[in-house]
Amino acid sequence: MNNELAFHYDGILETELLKEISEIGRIKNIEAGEKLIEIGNQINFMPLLLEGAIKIMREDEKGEDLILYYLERGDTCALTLNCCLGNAKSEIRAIAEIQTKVIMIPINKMEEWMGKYKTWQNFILQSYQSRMKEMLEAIDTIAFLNMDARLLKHLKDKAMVNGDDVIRTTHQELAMDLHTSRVVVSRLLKKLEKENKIKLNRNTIAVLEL
DNA sequence: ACATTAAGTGATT
DNA sequence: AATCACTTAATGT
Repeated sequence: MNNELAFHYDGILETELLKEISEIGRIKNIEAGEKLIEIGNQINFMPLLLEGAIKIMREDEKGEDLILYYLERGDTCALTLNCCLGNAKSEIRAIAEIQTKVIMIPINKMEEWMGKYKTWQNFILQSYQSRMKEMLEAIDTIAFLNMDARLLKHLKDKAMVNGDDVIRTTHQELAMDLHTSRVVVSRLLKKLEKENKIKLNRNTIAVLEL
């Protein structure tokens, strides 16, 4: 049986099920920046996160990105579940934020397990619920928060999933995540620095208030 | 030393 | 908050 799987999901999923997962699931290592799911893709597998973090993005008509949320260890993508059950195509894009390890489960199995294992049912329902909550949070930040609060939240999220309060990125990349322009990001970052919330350097941003 | 890329800034809409 | 136009600073060759 796979050690990491047992370690992260012991107590959540029953032993029998964990055994089945490690037999059937295929371990996949994803490099930082590598695309896992593209918009319009047919979803045949459901990823279960063992290690790392995945950025879930939505795209507008012009092909411009907007981050929805991060997926971390122990998470699975509710939108993937949605696609699987309805046999629909992906509405989102998933990109590995850092070096990530997932276990891929064929969708026919996840249906079978729904009836077979109570813990699986709970797990799916719970992750559905927590993804929904994060989606609402994302909506809130877009609709009700001004750009500087959005930016700060994103920096904190990024620091969290990377497990480091020093973020290696450019203003341009942040602008793309938040769907704004680089100039705006630069100005807001400057403001946040003056408020002693962050520390700026070329290619790195240190988040002071976590 | 030069070119390239990242970041800072004023002015305009 | 977006865009333009320009400057300044850091980094690579």
